[in-house]
Amino acid sequence: MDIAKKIKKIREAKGMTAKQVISAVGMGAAMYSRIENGKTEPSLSTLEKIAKALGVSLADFFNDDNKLDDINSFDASLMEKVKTIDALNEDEKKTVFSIVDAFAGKQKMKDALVSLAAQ
Amino acid sequence: MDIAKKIKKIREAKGMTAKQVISAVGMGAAMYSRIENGKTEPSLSTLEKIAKALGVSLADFFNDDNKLDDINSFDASLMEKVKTIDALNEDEKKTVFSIVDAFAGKQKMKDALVSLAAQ
DNA sequence: TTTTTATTTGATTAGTTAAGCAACTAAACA
DNA sequence: TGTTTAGTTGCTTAACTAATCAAATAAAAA
Repeated sequence: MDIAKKIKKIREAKGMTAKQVISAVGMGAAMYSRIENGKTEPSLSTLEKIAKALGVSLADFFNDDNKLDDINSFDASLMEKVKTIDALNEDEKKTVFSIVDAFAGKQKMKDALVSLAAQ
Repeated sequence: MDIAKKIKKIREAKGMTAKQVISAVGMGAAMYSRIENGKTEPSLSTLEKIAKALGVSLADFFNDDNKLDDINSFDASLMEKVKTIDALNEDEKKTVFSIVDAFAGKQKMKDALVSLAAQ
């Protein structure tokens, strides 16, 4: 997705009007309109101001949505747990995932317990 | 980290000389030097060319290193599991993490099983 | 519909990047 | 030391963004 559409998408997701961003940035409405419509290629310093006004990081304009969603949807403590899980050996991981799947309804809890008992 | 240092860092990590990047991009050595030394603010299209020459995405110039490393170090299947875990209710999450901690040696397995039995 | 507000477009001016060339510096090496 | 290669800096010209004002459209509200 090009940056113009990305900015507009983020702005609308935040429920802001172009005018609000413009006054927060302190730039002219003409310029902002051209940026959001891809009529001009904004400079990095202009993009930084817009990102700040939208309450996002500059990286958010360039990351593809899927990866971004992954990054932002998990809180820090969950990420720590993921690191811990990642450090387990393969058998332990399988057991953990077996229990997770059981909770998620993808698998019988009994099977998960059989796996746990085998440890 | 500002973009100038980031570009240089990535280039050196890839073991490329400035000259190699320059010829891959097709830009003048003077301009590239000014960019890597923060003497000028490159346009997005120039940055795109440099990213392509370095074999990275434009986002890599803006992403926070630590966060990126985290995301890239986990394989896709683990990320899927994380999503599944994230979707569990709080009690189920606690139980899963309890077992994970037990495996990781941070907690007695017995306590983890007590937690599991309570579900 | 009329009025108001929000957004887009045009045109001008100023400031800055980009390209190209030349000259200079730094570093590696014979 | 002298030489080559890589990288930096100064300069000029061209192209483009940014700011500003004005005018045209679109959208929303009365």
